[in-house]
Amino acid sequence: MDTYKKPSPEIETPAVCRSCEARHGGICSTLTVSQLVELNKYSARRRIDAGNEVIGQGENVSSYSNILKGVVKLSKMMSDGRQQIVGLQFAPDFMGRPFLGESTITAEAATETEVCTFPRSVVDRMVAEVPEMEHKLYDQSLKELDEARDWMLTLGRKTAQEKVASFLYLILSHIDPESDHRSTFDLPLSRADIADFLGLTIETVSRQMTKLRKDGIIIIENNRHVIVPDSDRLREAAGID
Amino acid sequence: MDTYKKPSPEIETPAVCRSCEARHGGICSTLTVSQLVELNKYSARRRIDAGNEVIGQGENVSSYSNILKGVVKLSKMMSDGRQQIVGLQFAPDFMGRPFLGESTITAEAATETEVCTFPRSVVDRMVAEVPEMEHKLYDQSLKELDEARDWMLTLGRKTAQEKVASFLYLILSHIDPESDHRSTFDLPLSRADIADFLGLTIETVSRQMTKLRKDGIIIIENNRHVIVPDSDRLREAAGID
DNA sequence: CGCGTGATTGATGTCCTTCAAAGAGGGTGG
DNA sequence: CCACCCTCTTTGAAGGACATCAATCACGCG
Repeated sequence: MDTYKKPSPEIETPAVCRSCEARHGGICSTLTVSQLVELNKYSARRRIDAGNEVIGQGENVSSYSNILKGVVKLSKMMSDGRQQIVGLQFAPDFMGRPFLGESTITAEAATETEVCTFPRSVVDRMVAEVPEMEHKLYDQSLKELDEARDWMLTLGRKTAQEKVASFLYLILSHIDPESDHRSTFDLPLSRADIADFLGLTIETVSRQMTKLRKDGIIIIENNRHVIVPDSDRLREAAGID
Repeated sequence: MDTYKKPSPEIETPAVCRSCEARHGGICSTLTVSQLVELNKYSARRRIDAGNEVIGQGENVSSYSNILKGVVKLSKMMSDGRQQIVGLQFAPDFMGRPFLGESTITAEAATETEVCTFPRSVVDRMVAEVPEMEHKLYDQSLKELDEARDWMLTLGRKTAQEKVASFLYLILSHIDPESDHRSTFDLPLSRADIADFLGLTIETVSRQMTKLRKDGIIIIENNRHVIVPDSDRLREAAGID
């Protein structure tokens, strides 16, 4: 982590960026060291408690963020209160467009979350300078589009049982990518959130969870902690393939 | 078609592009005349009958297309036959990524459709040369992401009545943008397609259509032709705002 | 301990599906 | 030109999956 070799000039990677996931897979991976230093001047780290909106009320509304830790839920609400979660963002995802667009989406921390925020203007300038950065953003939006469309199939055509299994499988594959073995994780969402994500009610989610438990597909501890003995069985229950 | 005037140098806008929607709002609007000429060398126009896949079977699978006319439906299918339409594309939308990605989406002409296809390699090269082109593509993917998420709310939280009204409103706003007045249009989708788009059955779609008709919100002629006397009432029925 | 929030479980209701049949064009061939 | 058929759509009756309403449980905290 501290390979100090200093190619030639006096600039080096900002300390906060060194262990940052975004510096690797994320947006910042497209930047040179000097660009990273520049961006870092204007960036700020923030911690967001579960249930709070990501858009800092004191902060400038027009800002972008990288998720460093935690899970953020993107949701849409109808005027009568009906709500639908339309996406989950994990580290090191980039968030930014959702806020300002015509499409009214709210971003809220599902778990305790840490983000790195930048003023919109600085990032916009860098995007103009660094084509790879826009490419990376484009790439993420395509990934999100794929995920959204996958979820449309889940929402429109799957049974409650398959929906809940699909959700568990989604979390599983984000927590523990490529797991053919026994896995264990904490759910980042409450039952109410899961219901809003799946287009169901809390009660139905609960019932389907206990059914999956009784079928031996999952083991539940403390309401939030889940063990998946065999991810293939979960996949099957989710109607995938 | 053969207006040979030659401004000053020897290049000019290809004839086929002149009246093309994509040259204006679409992807090609970012290109210079010479780039357009270059791209046009490798492009081909194709007519696709309703119900046929957009990916030409004889054509190279890895190709991009602009929609010139008609409506294309993007859909996903489960192994047991359940199907969900995850998006509709209208002229002058660009299509290209859907095919090759990991996410298995099939693109099929909903109506008689005309497309302008390009080999993937040529477009990829141009995207690398022209940052505005990538910007345009990025922009479209963000637009599609918004639409997908809007639809997730529809799929997850709206009633059958609201779903059907939402679909009609979607078509209305694509056919006749900004219409506060009486509008009339042909549905680009069959009842079966509408059902697959809304996550419903054919019968339910039919029932809700007749209900909307009996409530005076729409007038139906010949199963496909729809008249909307008051788009605000339709909006309301769709649960929008 | 009592309270509050979130989750589970049960009883009942309802919206949408499923199954079934009939109606409405549209094209073909006699 | 009309009979026939094919596909798409509509309409009806019955059933089921999920929602709603309501009570209980489980855990954490003052």
